[in-house]
Amino acid sequence: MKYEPVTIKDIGKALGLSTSTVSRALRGSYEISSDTKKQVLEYAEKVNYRPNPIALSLKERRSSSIGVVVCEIANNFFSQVINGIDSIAYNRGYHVIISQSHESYEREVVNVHHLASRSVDGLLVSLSSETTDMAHFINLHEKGLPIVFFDRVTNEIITHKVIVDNYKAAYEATLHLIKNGYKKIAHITSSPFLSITKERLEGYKDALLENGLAFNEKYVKYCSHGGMIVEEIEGALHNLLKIKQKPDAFVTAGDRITTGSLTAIKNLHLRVPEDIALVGFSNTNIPELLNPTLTTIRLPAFEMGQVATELLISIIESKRPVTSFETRVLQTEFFVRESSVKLQ
Amino acid sequence: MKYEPVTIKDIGKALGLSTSTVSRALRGSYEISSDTKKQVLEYAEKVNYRPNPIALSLKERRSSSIGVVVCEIANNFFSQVINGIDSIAYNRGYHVIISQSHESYEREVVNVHHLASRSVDGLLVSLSSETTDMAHFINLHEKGLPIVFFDRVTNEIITHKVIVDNYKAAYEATLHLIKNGYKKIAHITSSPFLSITKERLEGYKDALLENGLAFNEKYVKYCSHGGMIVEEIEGALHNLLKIKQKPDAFVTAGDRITTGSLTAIKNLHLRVPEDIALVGFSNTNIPELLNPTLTTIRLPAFEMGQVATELLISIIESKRPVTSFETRVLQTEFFVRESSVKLQ
DNA sequence: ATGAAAGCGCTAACAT
DNA sequence: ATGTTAGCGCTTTCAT
Repeated sequence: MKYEPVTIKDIGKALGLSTSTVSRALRGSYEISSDTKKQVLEYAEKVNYRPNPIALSLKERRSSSIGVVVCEIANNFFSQVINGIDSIAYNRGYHVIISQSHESYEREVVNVHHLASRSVDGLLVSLSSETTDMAHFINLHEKGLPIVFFDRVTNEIITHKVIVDNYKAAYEATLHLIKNGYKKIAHITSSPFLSITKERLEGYKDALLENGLAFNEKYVKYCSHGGMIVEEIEGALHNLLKIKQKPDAFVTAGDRITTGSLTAIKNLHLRVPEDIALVGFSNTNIPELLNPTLTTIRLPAFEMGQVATELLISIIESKRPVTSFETRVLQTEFFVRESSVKLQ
Repeated sequence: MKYEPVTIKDIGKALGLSTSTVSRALRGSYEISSDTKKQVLEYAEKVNYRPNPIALSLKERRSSSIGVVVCEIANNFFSQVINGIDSIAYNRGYHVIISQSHESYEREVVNVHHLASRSVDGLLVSLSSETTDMAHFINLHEKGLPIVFFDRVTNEIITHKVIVDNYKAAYEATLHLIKNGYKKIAHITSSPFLSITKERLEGYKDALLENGLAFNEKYVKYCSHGGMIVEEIEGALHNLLKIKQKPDAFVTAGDRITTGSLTAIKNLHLRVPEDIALVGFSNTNIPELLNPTLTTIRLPAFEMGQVATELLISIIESKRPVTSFETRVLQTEFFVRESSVKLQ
C-alpha cells in the first residue's frame, strides 16, 4: 500500500514554476510576487499539500520529536507525567515518542538506541529498576544529545534533572505513622538501585532514628522489578509477616507496590489499619474510593512532565552549548486517610 | 546544541572508500570483498555508527512508525491498549507515536494532520467523543494511508476495525441487575456520537424490553465529554436522582464515568448497593480494592491493541492494495462483585 | 570489487 | 521576481 502525498515538485510542475519558487511562495518570502504567491497558496490548499516532515528533518538535522523512556505507561504516575510532557511538547511543536522498558535494562538500552541516532532531538528519561550501567546514556550525552532525567535519575550524568523530595516524603510518612502509635514500621520499596529508593529509605530511616525507634534491616523489603511481578510483592509481605516482631505498619513506595500490598493484605484477610497500617506513595486517581481509603503521598506527576519537557526543549533550542545544569526538586503532597489512622 | 552522529560518508573518508562501498559493506553485499567488509564493520562498530533513520525514511518513503490517536492516555483502558500496540509494534520494528485528543475534535484533527503527511506509515485511531465529521480521516484514507480503528469506530470509512461486543456487554450488565431485583435501571454513558455509546444503549434497551421493563429516555444520561469533566458526571447523577421514580441502579459506560459516579455517590452519602446499585464498564486494575468492590465489564484492552496493530501492519506491509477489510469483535468479561448485589 | 552519480523532498545560496 | 544548483544521509543503478 502506497501513500503518495503531493510534493513541492508536483505543485511546480502543475503551475510551471520551479520548486524553489514554490517553496518560497509557501513560506511567504518577500521575493515572490503576490500574484505567484496567491496562485501557489491556492493550489496548495486545493490539493491539500503538506510539507514532508522527513525531508525537513533531514535538511535541518532535527526531527521535532522527543523521546520518552519510561518503565511503564499503564501506571498512573507515568501516564500523568506523560500528560505533562505532552501538554508542553504539543504547544512547542514537538512529537512525543514513548517507549517502555518494562523495568528491563536490556529493553531500555534497545529503546534508547532506537530513539537516538537522529530520530529524536532529545530524551526524557526515567530509569528502569534494573539499570546500573549508564553507558548507553553517557555515550549519547557526550555526543551532544540533550537528555533530561526525571524521577529516577542518576548522578553519573550531569544534565537537567527533575525529582521530588523523596527524603522528606518518606520521612513525613514514617513520622505520621509513629505519631499515630505505630512502632514496628516496615518499608516495602522498589529496586535498591534506584535513586528514589535510596532517598526514600534515608527518610524512613531518619524518621525512625530521630524518634527513638531502631532501624531494622529486616523491615526493609526490595521489589527489584518495581512491583511488576505480583508474586514479588506478596513474597515481600509474607516475609515481613513471618518476622516474630511482626510489623504493624507499612510504608510502600510506588503505585504498583502500594496497590499490590493492599491486595495481598486483603487476600490474607488482614484488616487495615487495625492489623496493619499503610501509607503509600501513589498517584492513583481514586484513593478515597479504595477500601479502606488510602493514606498517600502523591507526586506532582503532571508538573514533573511539564518541567522536564521545558528543560529539555531549552537545551534543544539553545544556540550555544549548555554547560550549566539544574536539578529541580518538586514537592509531594501528603493525604491522610483511613489506612494509617487507628480507629478510636 | 548539536548532536553530530557518524555518517557513512565519515566512514568512507576515514577508510578511503566511497560511500556506496561502505553502504554495501554494511549491508553485507556479496559484491564486497570480505577484507573490505571486515574493515568497514569493525570501524563502524568502533565509532558506534548508526544509520540515520530519517535519511532512510526519505529514501524508502516510510518511517517505520505508526501513529496512535486516542482521547487520553491516563485512562486504564487506553493505556492498556497502548501496551498491546507497543508489544506488537516493537517486535515488528515500528516506533509508536502517541497523540491525545483529550476528547476534542479540533485537537484530533490537528493531531491527525500532524501525524500524517509522511511521518507515520499508518494510523491507529479511537475517535474523540466530539467527532462527527470524518473528513480528516477520509481524506488521508483515500490517499492510501492505512488506518485501523479500534473501540470507537465509524462506519463511514471502510477499513479494518477492532471492537468489542458492546451490545452484549451492556445487555448482560442490565440483565444481571434485573435478575438481582433492580427495576429502575439508569444508564450513564458517553457522548451520543460514539459507536460504543450507541451499541451499549441498544443492549441496555433490549435487556429492559425483553424483561418486561419500560425503556425510559429520562433514565439515559450522556456525558458528552466522556466524563473528562467531573461536573458532567455529577450533573448527570443529580438529574437522575431528582426524577420522582428515582433509579435504583446504574449501568455506567467507561472508566472515568464509572469511578466518577462512584465518587459522586459517595459524596452524596448514598450507600452502594443498598441505595443504588452499580455495574460499570471499567478497566481499573483494582476493582476489588474499591469500596464497595465493583461489578465490572472489562474490555480486552491489551488484546485489542495487539490485534489492531497486527491488522495495521498487515496493510502497511501488503504488496498489493488491500481491498478486503474485516471487523474483529472481541469479547468482554463480566465480573460480579459487591456493587450490584443486594445484601441479604 | 569498487566508484560515480542520481534521487528521495525540501531549503537556501547563488545565479539571472 | 524567478530559476538553477547543491546538499542533508542513504541506497541503488550504472559505470569501470
